[in-house]
Amino acid sequence: MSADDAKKTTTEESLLGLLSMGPMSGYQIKQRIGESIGNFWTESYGQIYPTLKRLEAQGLVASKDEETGGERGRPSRVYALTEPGRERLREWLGVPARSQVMRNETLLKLFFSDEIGPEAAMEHARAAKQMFEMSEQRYHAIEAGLTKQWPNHPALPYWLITVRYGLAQSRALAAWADDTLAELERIGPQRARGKHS
Amino acid sequence: MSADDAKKTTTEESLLGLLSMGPMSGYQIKQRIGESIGNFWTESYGQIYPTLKRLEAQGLVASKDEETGGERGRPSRVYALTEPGRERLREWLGVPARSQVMRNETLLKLFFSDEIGPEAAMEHARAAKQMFEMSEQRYHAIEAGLTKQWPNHPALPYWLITVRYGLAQSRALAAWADDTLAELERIGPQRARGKHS
DNA sequence: CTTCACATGTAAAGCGTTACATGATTTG
DNA sequence: CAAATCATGTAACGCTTTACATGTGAAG
Repeated sequence: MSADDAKKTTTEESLLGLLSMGPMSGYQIKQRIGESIGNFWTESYGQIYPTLKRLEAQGLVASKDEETGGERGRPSRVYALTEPGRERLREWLGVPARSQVMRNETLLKLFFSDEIGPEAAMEHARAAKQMFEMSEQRYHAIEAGLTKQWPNHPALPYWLITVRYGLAQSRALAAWADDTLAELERIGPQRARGKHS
Repeated sequence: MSADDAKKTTTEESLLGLLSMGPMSGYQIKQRIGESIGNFWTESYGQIYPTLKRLEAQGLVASKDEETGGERGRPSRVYALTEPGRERLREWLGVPARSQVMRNETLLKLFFSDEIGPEAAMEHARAAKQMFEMSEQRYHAIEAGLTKQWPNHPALPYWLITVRYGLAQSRALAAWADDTLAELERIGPQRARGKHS
């Protein structure tokens, strides 16, 4: 009956992954995402809390009330990976990632920019350039911070691999933005098509 | 009342953009996407047809029945950009693109790969490398094809800008995959953490 | 007469964010 | 006691894909 388990979501697995770093509450998971996989992954509370319940119903995580929820505030429910949960995580980690066609609004605007001409297109390129340069610096800082804070953590190499992806991408695309600016400069003198006000 | 028009979707604008290249039916739009912005944008029929109706209701496009729908098959409804539609497109093109945090499943798996060890992580890196190298070749072919087919089209420079984005990205990430492979090779001898079967 | 290619359209389901509602504890 | 922080949870909404339903004409 359930021969094709073509799963759609990765939220469950991402939470299992986070919990493999140690027991955490839903609130802490959300915070931890920002400090770890936040550069290439997001989850909202609206996803996290229901998913944790679902995972617990499947026996993949186990929870217990924790009164010392950070020394103040409401008591938190701390979730921990169970052995079946770890098994499931490993299983998923062993399967090739699905690729997804992404939507890139900047490229969409640039593609149609003959409609507004090179000056406006250059604004997009400049914004992109600034963003990529800032990203590059940020990734550098993350790389240094991780290396300094967890010099001996066995997972550090894997974390750095993801940081260097961001670094490589930012660098390459900052250079692309430069080239784009130069190219637009070259066609700048000409007028845009169509009627303008 | 409607002081904040914080729109969420870009489907309308993407269709206006496509129609700025010439009148087209919904079916043709879907095909054209694959040949133009398909590397960084997708739209499904389920979006295209209702959106075209919505655009027509707003007077941004105008349609008419076309019996010669490619010489065979059902007659098609061909949509054309109106002047207000072109105005709206230009307006949107002039506004900076919103950035979106993307989800990257490969990086998610690599981030947590200490759980399964370097060998399995290398599989992900190899798959990524192959994908980026194929992308690079594909972008090269697109660049050559566009340049040959539309050597004098005024929008060619803009189209090439988006192709070179893909090229720069693919090249940089293929190199990252190589570095990653080398790094994982280095830590290869060590054993993965935790218990394994 | 079946299949293919062309072509339009809707309904349902899945995924995800945002906004809202609630509660507890500490600090000023 | 007001505000801030910590914390959980749900409901509503919006976007997008997938699956389905339908129709037409040409070619084999």
